[in-house]
Formats: sequence, C-alpha cells, structure tokens
Amino acid sequence: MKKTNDPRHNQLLAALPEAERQRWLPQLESVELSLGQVLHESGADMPYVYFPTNAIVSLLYVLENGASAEIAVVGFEGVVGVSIFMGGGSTPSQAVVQSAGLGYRLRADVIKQEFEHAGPVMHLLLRYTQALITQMAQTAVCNRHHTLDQQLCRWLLLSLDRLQSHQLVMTQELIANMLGVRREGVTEAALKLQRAGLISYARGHINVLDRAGLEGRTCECYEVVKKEYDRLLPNTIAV
Amino acid sequence: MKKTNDPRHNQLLAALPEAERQRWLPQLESVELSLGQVLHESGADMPYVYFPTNAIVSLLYVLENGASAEIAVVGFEGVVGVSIFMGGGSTPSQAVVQSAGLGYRLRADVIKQEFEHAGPVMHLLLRYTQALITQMAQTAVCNRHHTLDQQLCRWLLLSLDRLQSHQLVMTQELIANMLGVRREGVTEAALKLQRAGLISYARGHINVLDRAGLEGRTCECYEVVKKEYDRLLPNTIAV
DNA sequence: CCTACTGTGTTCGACACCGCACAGAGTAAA
DNA sequence: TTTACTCTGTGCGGTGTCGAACACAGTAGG
Repeated sequence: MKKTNDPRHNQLLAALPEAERQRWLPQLESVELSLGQVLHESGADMPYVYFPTNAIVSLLYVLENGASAEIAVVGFEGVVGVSIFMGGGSTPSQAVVQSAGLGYRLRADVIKQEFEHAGPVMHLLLRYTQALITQMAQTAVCNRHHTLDQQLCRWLLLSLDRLQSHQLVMTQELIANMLGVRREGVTEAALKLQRAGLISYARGHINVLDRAGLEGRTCECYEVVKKEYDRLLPNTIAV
Repeated sequence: MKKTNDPRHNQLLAALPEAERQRWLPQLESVELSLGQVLHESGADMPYVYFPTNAIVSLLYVLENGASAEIAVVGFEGVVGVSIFMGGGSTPSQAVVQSAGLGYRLRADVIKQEFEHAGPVMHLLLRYTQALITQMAQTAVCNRHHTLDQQLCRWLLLSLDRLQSHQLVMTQELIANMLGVRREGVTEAALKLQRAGLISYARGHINVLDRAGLEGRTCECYEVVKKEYDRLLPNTIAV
C-alpha cells in the first residue's frame, strides 16, 4: 500500500508563491522516509533539506554517554535542515525519522540559492525557523518544570497534529528515547492514560480515543508552541 | 565609576564591514542596562535590538505559575532581539538584564532594513542566530540529563566568558531563577564548589578561583556550545 | 543605636524519576 | 511446534530535587 506523494502536502511548499513553486518542482525529489532513518548526523555536512509530507522527523540530541533527548519535531508543516540556509551547514543535533512516511528533498545548494534572493522564500523559511526556535525553547522549559505525564501528552499531541490521524505506530521504548526518560516511566504514564480511557495501545500501536482529554492533561507548552506556529505561518493550515 | 562604552566591544558590531559600521554608528544609541531591567516582555513587540558590550542579558521563559527558566544568555558576543529580523516581531520569551552594564541599541526598523540587503550583515546575524539555537537546544538536553551541580558550573562559565572577569555580582536566588531550580539547591551546589576551593563568595559576590576546576566539573554542554559559537562566528574573538 | 531586610546555611519529609531485575504476553522465524 | 525475540508490566532500593520552615550573619536605614 503505497500512498502517492504531493508537494502540496508540505505546508511550506504549499505556501510558496506560484513562480517559486514552478521553479522548484523539477528539483524536488520525492523520497520515502523509513523509521529510524537518519537524515543527518550531528556535526556532519547536510547535502539536502527535507520537506516531510506525511512523515515525522525528530531533531534529536545524543549525549556522549548515549542518553538522548528530542529538541524539536518536524512534520508536514516544516523543513529539516534549517542550518543550511542559516549559514552553519551543520548542527550538533541529529535528524531521525520518527514516523515513516513520504517527503521531498532539495539539494542544499539549490535552497541556499533560493534563500539568497531575499524574497518571500527567505521570509517564509525564517519565520518557520523562528517557530522552530520557540519549540526548542519550550522543550527546554518543559524538561525543567513539567512531569513525565504532562510531557507524554504533549508529545502525543505534537505527533497527532503532524500525522492528522488517531493512530500512532510507536513503541514506548522509542517514545522514551525521544523524551529522554526511561522506558518504564513511559509505561507507567501510558497506563494512566489508558486507564483514564484517553488512549489504548498494544505492541507499538497507539490509538488516541480522547484528544481533548490529552489536551486537558498536558502542560501549557503544547498550546504555546501551537499558537506560535499559527501566528508565524498563518498562510499554512493550522498545525 | 562609569566605564566608557565602545561599539567595538560588541563582537557583532566589531565584525561589521567598515561601510556598514560607518552607516550604523549614528543610529547606535549607547544605553545603560541595569540589573533586572526587562528589554522585552514575552509576546510583546520589540522596538529595539540590543547589543550588549559588558552587560549580560538572559533570555528567560516564565511559566503561567511563575516558575522560570533561562533558555539562552547573550553578552558582548551577540544581540538581543533576533525575532525582529527573523520576521516574527515577538517571541514568547523575556529578555532580562542578568548582569548590569552597557550596550547599544538600534531601532527595529533600522536593523530590519539592513538585514534585507541580504549581504554580509544578514549572514552574520543568521550565523549568530544559529549559534543561539544551539545554545537553546543544549539547554533543553542539559535540563533533562545533567545535575544541578554540573549546570551551576556551566552557568558560571557562560557568565565568566561574557564578563571576561573572575568576579560575578549575583545572588544565589537570582541564579536559581535562571536555572529554574530552588535557591536552596544552588546554595548546596555552591557550597560544594566553595569547599573544593573552586569559588569563594559572600552576599552576592562570587569569586572564581579555579576556572579549570569548574570546566572539569561541568557537563559536555558547555564545551559544545562554546565550540559552536567559535565555529559559526570565527571573525569574532573566541567567547 | 536598634530595627528591618537581604543573603546564606540547614533540616525534614515528600515525590518523581532512575537503574536494575525479572515476569509474561504477543509475534516471528525455524 | 518450538524457539527466539519484542513489547509491556511490575517491584525494589537509590538519588536528586522539591516545598516548607527556620536559624543566623551581614547590611542598610531610621
């Protein structure tokens, strides 16, 4: 069962002015993003930017001792590889496919050149980058002050928004890696949600039964980030 | 005892091409930044960008319940108000003067216009912004995985770098707010450092006796951020 | 001088999360 | 069917931080 890919399913690509879209189309390469695939390594040069359409990519930071934490998540609303046009080329974080799916990629030199025109493309990308910054900042605060229960809800909601579905294919182990906590902690938090009737799950398949319930249990971080995306990228569908 | 201010003491201003510096000079307004002064509020429009020379500014996030956490720190190596040229105008974080001193400010519309030329100024500001992103990401990971002891060392080192001095004027209460922890926790961590002979302090004055010792006790986060600043802003003196 | 306040040190129980070990149920492969 | 493996659940002691309460010393102001 292969779904068809369409550039318009990525909101940044969809928000491009017509002229730019026409120019980009022949350069956009449709790609399958498989679970666990690493789009770029920490500190390595990035040959492409990726525009997910129905995949989800985590910006993950891996410490020397192997511990990790997700600092932001990118789905159909955004692009992976902002450091290419920001000028640094690489970043100390890693981009890993968290939910398999499709996307498009564009060669680094192409996006750089488009960016340099200093037109609507640049401003769109910069506004997106600012939204990404907000997400990172919020992650930092959330890690400091909120409980695992709240963070799990936030994480589920962020994933839901990017999948536009009520089904997640995702083991507790994987979620634990993203949140930077123990797997057992996720088990306990997930049990609470299941007992409350908000989700049901089994062996890597999570079903969200009561989205509003999750929103009620999460911390303010979820809404702050969501609103900031809406504010900065109003031409795109609300994430 | 008033120190004189000089735009060259801010490394971004110092790194400007001569033509730009000449153009900016008449627009730069020297300002005194006093402890606790709020340069911009969360979500509010920002009329100026600030270039600290010997002051330190914290980008602080305040939660609904009043708890707070620092997400990044800006000193003479950078600029406060990146969201102005990023296009968002505001951000959900607050900028607070953490160490009193001097700086310069520039009207938002002026820096925006300079940015739009898409020349070296833009690229300098974007590379700086990427370094700032790295700092935020690292803060998120550090909050998750490292102990208060390590984080205190990191924080002291970051402040030292920006003050270029061995004396900090800073109460434990204030540090606790920045790190997003209890004051008592900072007291205990600071005691350990004092007993180990790395610092000495009394009533808001901290003296760093053994900088290398602090570096030995901090987590990898400090060095990662420092190296990224050096990499992205090589024309400026190492921070 | 006395008083009020600020900054620091200490203690105590509570709790969230950790690390580890292991059990059991579902799935996949031989 | 047997075997191996994956995913989830549970129990245990340990630790880092929290929240609150209080003691005490240095500083500033009347």
